[in-house]
Amino acid sequence: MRYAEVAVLVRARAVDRLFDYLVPEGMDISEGDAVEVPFGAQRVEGYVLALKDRVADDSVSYRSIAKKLSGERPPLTRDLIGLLDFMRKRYFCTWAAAVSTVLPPVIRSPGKRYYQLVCDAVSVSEMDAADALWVRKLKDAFSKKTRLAEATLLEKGFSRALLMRFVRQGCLMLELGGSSVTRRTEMWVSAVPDARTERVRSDRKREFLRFLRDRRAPLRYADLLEQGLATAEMIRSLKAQGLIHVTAKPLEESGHDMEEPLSLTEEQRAAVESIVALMDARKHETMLLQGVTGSGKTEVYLQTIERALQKGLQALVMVPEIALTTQIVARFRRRFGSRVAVLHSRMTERERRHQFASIYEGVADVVVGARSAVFAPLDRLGLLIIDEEHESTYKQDRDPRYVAREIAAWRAQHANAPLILGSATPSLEVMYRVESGRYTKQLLKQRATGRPLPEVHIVDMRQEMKMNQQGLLSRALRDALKDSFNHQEQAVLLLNRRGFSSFLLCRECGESLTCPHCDVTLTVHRDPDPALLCHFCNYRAPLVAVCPACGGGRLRTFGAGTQRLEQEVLSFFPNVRVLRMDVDTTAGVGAHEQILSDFAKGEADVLLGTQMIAKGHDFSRVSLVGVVAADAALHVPDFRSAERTFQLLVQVAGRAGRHGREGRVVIQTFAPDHYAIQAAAAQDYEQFYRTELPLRRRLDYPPFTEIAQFIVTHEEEHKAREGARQLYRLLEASLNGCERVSLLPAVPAVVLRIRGAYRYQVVVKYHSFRAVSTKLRKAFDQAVAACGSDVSLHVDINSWMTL
DNA sequence: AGTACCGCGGTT
DNA sequence: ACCGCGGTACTT
Repeated sequence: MRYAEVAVLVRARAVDRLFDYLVPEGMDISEGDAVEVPFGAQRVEGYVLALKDRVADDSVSYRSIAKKLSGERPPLTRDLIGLLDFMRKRYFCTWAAAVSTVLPPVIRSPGKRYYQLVCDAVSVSEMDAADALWVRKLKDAFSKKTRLAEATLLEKGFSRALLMRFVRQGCLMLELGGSSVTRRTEMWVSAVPDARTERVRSDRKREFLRFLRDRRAPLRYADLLEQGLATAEMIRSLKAQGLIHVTAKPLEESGHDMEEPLSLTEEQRAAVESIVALMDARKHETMLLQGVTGSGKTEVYLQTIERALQKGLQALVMVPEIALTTQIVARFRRRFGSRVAVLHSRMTERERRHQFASIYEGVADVVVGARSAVFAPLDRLGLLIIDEEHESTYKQDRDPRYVAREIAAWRAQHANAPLILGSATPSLEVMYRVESGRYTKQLLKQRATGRPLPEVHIVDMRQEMKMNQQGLLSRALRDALKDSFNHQEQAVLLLNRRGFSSFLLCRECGESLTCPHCDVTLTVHRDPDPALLCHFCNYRAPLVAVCPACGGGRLRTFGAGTQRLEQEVLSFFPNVRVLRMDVDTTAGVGAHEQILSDFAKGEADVLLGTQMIAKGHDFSRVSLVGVVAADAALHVPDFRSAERTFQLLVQVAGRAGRHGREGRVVIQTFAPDHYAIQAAAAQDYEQFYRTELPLRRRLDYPPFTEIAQFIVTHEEEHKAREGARQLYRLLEASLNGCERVSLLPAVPAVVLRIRGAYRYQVVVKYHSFRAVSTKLRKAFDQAVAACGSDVSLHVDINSWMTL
């Protein structure tokens, strides 16, 4: 008798354990397979995590697996099964949550059903008049297409039962979620030799034919359009007339448009070699690749990946944003052709299915993607890369709230592969690990382009205010804009508002009001009563009108929108073309990319928007970057606000003057002396790190501790509050006697109410997860049991506290 | 989570 | 005897 240990996809903590099932005689089940199992009165989807010949308790009567859902290959590879266990222990999630995070729903569900007509002779004995009619209808339906979706056939009056009968009779073939793996192709155009061209009337077409014929060899369709030699319509009609051939060729076969490796600087070569040495030794190591913007980190990735592929190993590359993937993916495709699979959350189902299929089938051995790509089913991993390691997008914002770097590190360790973390401005956690010897580091100090870093100018907004300058744009920034427009160059204006909440800022001295206990900006609340609140410790202060630091009376809430900025730009420069990029203008699918590409094409003079404009895109005609309100980032109620500000400013500065004329950066701030702003202006990571680290140490914040945040949610506020207090007491009891652990009291979460439910939080800071994990888990489980089933509890281990 | 079962009070 | 509920116990 064979038994299978099955993780059942039921997301309830009450059934969060593995269940043993009998494997029926003759059913071909492997570890990692998807199965359907009887579960109580229902049938549910489950995953086989292990197979065994005996069970511990034979007093139970075991039930059998109902059927196997997966195809030839188990969807969960061996390494991913191990990862599920890690995720449960690290993030306190259920088996079901772990499985559904690792395998996205489209991969689990059978997907669209397609039919193909195999044979129209239904056995005579079973065919009656009605059947004969349906068979005729069926032939009719398949007259134009060989493959039809089930929905199409249902529309034509076929029932599912009838279709399935035809399938059983061997008349139809059912195709389940079977996206066939195809190689990426591109179109090539060539002249048909000796074709008669006298009937071609248009001069342009005749000229094009002559051109094609002179070339003899086929030409790329995309090039012809791009160079304006032909239009899509011309090619279509010439093809219809039989005068030209249009053929599809696999991308990498042509060699055309493929990019050769670039020559490396000394530093790049050293980095590549040290990574290759690790791969040769099959040794796991986490390495920080710290390089200024433009230092050519991507080339280092590409060349090390090439070496991994030569060794028959696979590579995984993570990039922070979807907006960034298009550019990076294009570059990877130019090197590795259809060996590249792309994974991110904004793909269509069909695309995603296709990408997964190409990974499972071994067609793709390089995976490029966003956070969720860290679960790519690669079983011969030789290299893992996280680009822009410090980005907050690597933190999952739903349960389980994993950190992609931790998952990647686990996979790298188990695959004996190096993990490369790339950044110009590494997170403090990573740099601290470098310093304590747990990670290694390679530096890229020179820009591969040889261009100087842009000149950064800080504008003191307090002075502007004194001179009675109202509005968002300082004189310095206006002058710089004017200069840029006069030179026919583009400008980018950043109005950072992410994680924004209202706070008080003194327009005279530039101080903002902070919590005396937490070093975090106090947030303005209007209801129930006006007050200043600390979201860390619940400290409460009255909403004051006079600045406690300088006694000035111009204490105002801080914050303005992109619309107002747009109006102001237009009032100073009425003839300038402005593109605005924010949540309002990027609502539609592809709107994001559209705005960026319009701007890149030079269809506007100014691009203004929030954070999203700071990333990635390389605008060659931008010579000026203006940061309108650097303080907005500085005063987010979060101990990482200085770090985020520094990273953001260095990043935007990198956007200016990548080509052409030397770039200029203007940063407007009420805190010109703040170390984050000073260090960013000097593009000096070391200076920032040396100032920030002692501050973190003093307040026992990461990287010296790790933060676990528990959130208790209920529609009634008192129940959420009571639940959080209960959890606090349980944690207090469980952690009793632990050293170097601090438990913060139950307080309202930063966003108190989400979708009608109140949220209260309890935060624990500790030095060693290993030392407290079982104690945290115990209290959490007790709290889950103690609270009613209508109260929900969530935990965020290694919280980044972005909310 | 989702289901079945139990025990209740109500009806025909 | 037969329903319609809410509470509860269980799932291999």
